[in-house]
Amino acid sequence: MSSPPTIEDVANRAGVSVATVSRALRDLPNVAPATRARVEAAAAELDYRPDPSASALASGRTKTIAMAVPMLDSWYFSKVMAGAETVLAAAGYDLLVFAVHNDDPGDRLLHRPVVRRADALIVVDIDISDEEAAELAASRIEVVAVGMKVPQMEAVVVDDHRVAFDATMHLVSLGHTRIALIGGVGEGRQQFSVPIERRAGFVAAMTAAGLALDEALIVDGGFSVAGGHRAMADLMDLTEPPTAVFAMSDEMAFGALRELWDRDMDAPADVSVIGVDNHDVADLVGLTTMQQQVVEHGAQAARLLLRHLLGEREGDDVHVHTGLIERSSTGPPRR
Amino acid sequence: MSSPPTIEDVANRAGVSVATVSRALRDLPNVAPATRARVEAAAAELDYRPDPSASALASGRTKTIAMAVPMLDSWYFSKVMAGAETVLAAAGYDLLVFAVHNDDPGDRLLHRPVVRRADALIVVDIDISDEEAAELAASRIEVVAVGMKVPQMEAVVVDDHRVAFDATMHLVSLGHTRIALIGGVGEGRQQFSVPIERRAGFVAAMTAAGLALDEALIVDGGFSVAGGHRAMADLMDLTEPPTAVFAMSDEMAFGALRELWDRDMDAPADVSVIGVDNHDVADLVGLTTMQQQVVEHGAQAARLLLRHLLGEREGDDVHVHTGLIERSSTGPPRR
DNA sequence: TTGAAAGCGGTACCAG
DNA sequence: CTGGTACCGCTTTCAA
Repeated sequence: MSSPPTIEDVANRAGVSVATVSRALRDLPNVAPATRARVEAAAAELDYRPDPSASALASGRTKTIAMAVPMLDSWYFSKVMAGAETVLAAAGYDLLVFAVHNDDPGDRLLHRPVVRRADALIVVDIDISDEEAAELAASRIEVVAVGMKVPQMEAVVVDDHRVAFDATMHLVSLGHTRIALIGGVGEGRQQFSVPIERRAGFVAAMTAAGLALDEALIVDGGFSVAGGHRAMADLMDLTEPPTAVFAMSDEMAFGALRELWDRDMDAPADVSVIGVDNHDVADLVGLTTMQQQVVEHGAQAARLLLRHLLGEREGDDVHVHTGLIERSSTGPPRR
Repeated sequence: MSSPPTIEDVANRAGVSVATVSRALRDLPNVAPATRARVEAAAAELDYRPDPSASALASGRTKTIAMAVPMLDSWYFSKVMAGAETVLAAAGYDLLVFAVHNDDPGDRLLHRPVVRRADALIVVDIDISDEEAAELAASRIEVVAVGMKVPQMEAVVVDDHRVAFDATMHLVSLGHTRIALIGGVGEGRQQFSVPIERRAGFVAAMTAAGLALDEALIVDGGFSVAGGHRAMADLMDLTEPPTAVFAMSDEMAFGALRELWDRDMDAPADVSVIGVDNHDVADLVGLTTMQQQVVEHGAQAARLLLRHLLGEREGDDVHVHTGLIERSSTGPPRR
């Protein structure tokens, strides 16, 4: 139960100074091969590992990345986290995660101790004001965004407009003309650009197809299964229900399917349903969807960040791709 | 772009020593109310926040908790993480998450820098050898386990034997006699106690019901949707397929349901299916399941840990409960 | 109640 | 190529 060995213990054992140990163990140049070997041997014998706090204090770098998400227990965010963690761990960085719930204007990210513990920050679908963006840009913290564009901040971006356009066009190409949109608005500090862009893409597709836009067919599903369920119920209660539905997320699409089943209806026989994400369960329920390589979102963000940390600021966003996966929930309208 | 204010800046501004600032800001006793107010004002004006690395180095406490899971992007683990994060954040602790993949025997948790950054560790379904458990117990790191029992380590435990017993008994009570088990073994360093206990519970229930145990009806589903799918296919290919299936997880149950649908069969008309977890999608597909309050698993672990960190070592495991949620995937056997 | 000062365990600059 | 040493910013005795 003796306290862990310090750099000084290693220095004594190897018969060199702490400065040399520090250099040798970090693979810095200007260390004689023989010396390096001796130091490494001593460190190994003592089972020495540097204290991260001491090293952080002295160097100003923590080798830690913080990640802010609206919530930890959602399919999308856990995938993004996993993607980032894999890349970061390989590079020797640890991942600190935290949820940003409210939109208390006094709650700046930079004020959180957790951010101070990190060299960089990945923000995922968090609403960031222009002032806060400027604050972050001026800080020592590197920041990368996932899923939204923030001024002066590099990002892993999805072309949400196009995703929605393509999804809607898929329904159009099957012959649908009465197409509904189940969308949503983010909650709390969640970012609004995703629903806004997707709605715009939907509208653009309808317009391009020369179809009428019926506001009654645009409903809110809150980006949850339950919300999609309710939204679909409202749609089916209309005098003239839609023959196809584009849900902005697979979760909402699941809810929509559920409502159909509750009514002893089926997709695509009664209504076609398409979602976005390619959620793990989409395959199970046969949901047609716009696939997103969600794990890659996180991995790319991490790579971008590591590049920044190495001083390579190229200022290029990473664009991730999507594609249609046709399953059994979409088909031509009846008759 | 000036560097952030230090404790000394605050001390100067308040006209006191850094020692006093340190005490005042941490609400330690022996600080005159007037002094404390002055210090707080100065700190607020300067927008001062202590450097976590410095404070960690000086105090030996990091106010950070590490959490080890087999993987980050799985439904169960993200729920546990979320539960823990909520509790920890409220207590001023940050959460470091990392995935433990392989079972390289040289890969001790204690050797990871990430663990050194933390005051405590939550391990979830990780296989820990007795030696490693002893190492951890002797270290300065507090450890709490979730989902498995490790010698000398407090834990949030599920009575897996009983979960399986109850699930199986549900099928028995519906009149089934030919009941299959879709189980699995953990991968890599994942812990084996869950499948072992659940299998034992299944066997106990079958025995208690006076039913024959057919080894051909015990198959591996690898705790994944795909594995459950395959496992169910094997079962249905038997000369005498089961009339009911207990899957050790909802994911595997989803796969089983999928296989039934692929064969144009249905639950419970052709085969009853019950799972474990109450996965978010279980409701959607009407899966009967043994509910687990997964978020609570994480929250309880965090509370246990916080109690330890406050020096209250009571040595009592937390037992979390489960319960049957009957949906439409189980029913009496046909005829 | 307050202050002075000795660390905590590294890093990095400057000499040699 | 190596060593000495001044910090990094905060905590924590010990005295006053």
